[in-house]
Amino acid sequence: MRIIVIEDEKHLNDILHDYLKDTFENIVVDQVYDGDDALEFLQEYTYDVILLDVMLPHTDGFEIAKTIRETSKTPIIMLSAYSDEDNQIRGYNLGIDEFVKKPYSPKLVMKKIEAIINRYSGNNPLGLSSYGILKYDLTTYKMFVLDEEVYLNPKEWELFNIFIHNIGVVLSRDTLLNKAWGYDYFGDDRTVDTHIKRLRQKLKSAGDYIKTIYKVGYSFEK
Amino acid sequence: MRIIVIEDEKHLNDILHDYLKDTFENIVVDQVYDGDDALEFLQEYTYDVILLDVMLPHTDGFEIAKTIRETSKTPIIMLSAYSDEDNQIRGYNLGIDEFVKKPYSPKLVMKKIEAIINRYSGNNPLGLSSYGILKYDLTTYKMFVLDEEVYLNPKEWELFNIFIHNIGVVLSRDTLLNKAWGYDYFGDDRTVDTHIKRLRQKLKSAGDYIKTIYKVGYSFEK
DNA sequence: TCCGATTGTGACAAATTATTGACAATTTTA
DNA sequence: TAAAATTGTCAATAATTTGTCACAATCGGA
Repeated sequence: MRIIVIEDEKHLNDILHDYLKDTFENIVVDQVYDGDDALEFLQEYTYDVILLDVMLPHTDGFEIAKTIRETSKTPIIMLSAYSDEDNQIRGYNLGIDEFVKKPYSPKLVMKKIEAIINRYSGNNPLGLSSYGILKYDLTTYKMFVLDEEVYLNPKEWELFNIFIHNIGVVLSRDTLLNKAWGYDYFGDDRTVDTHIKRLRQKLKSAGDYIKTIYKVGYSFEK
Repeated sequence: MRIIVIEDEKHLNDILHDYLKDTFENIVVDQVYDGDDALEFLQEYTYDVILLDVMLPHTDGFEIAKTIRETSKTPIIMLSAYSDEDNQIRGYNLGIDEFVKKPYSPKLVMKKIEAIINRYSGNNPLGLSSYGILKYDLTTYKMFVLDEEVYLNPKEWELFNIFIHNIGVVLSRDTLLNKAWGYDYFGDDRTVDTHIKRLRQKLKSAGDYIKTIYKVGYSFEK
């Protein structure tokens, strides 16, 4: 197993390094202290997990996450002193896997790493998929927004299911009626709007993943 | 895979060469240092990607890009010290695919190459078309000007749709009214002008792709 | 170069479309 | 079967888009 710690505060970087060495057998830990070095290491090696601080000299964490995600799905755990929701959302929208607020307990970070490794290695108790700030399981009907569970009604699941399988596609109200209510259903266009409203509310900050395409319909995208 | 690096600074050329060799398996990298040689190589071989510096002896990068685009659609990544928008616009108008400002990190260039290769090899999530500095998708109603997303209203999409399918054709206000508003529409000629104004504003620097043909109408061309 | 015709533009009003809340109907649950 | 939860309808309200106009800027021929 190989993990890279991208964190400019040498002290924190060392703490993480030590915990990693203690917690996992056969682990290689690379320590880098600025964004540019990070990119070079990422170029060179393949990692199982990336620990990434947001505040970095030269290239910041968001930039790095973006660059990584252009070509790879390596799990990223983002570490940030800015614990505000906007930063979290921004991170998740770039495709990171976990967000840990500073000051964090190194033990918590180790737990998250274990969870991620389990998840990726297949023995995943909750088979959670994720999209932006959402984590969900279409088989067990579980939905989390920023790790907080929310409960969707059947019709809301149906809509979400359609959307998540048609990311970026513009779906007219008619299409949605057909797909979610069936072709024989005879009902009001506006009913779709009402359910969209309810789904948006339940998805909270992710509510605006559902875009309104004026005069056309709706489309789902982070 | 075969890539050509057209860059007169030997040092930079070598760096790119080395990174390419390290990053990609089974790659052939041709290095040339001036415009005329470049044209000869381009004549001789077929490339997967072309890395092209703007400042070159003899024939400059823009000239070369133009020549290439007369006969081929091989992806071109342009490298330029002149990071100003005008050069970018000029490059995109010649039909290049990506523009990277100097000083660039070679990692970033590699990432762009990977992204381009993915895009061309079919697994392209957004089916974006492009025209000059515009990238757009008529089915998902997405429009990007110099990679920045802008939002068009329905009537603006309709106009754009007409224009993009009639490049270089002069369309009278009447024709536009008929095509975008329908033959039964009874309204003012000048309404077209207003919508043209709005479309131009939204397309920003690409606004002047819409030419006014005095006393006749409008035509769309970069 | 000047002048009338043509086009560009900002402001506003009208029209269209979307969002929302309230409530009734329906379905599910206990 | 009653209570609770979900779903569908609808109309009021909000938001956005569209059309018109008046005036400014520009064009091209005399």
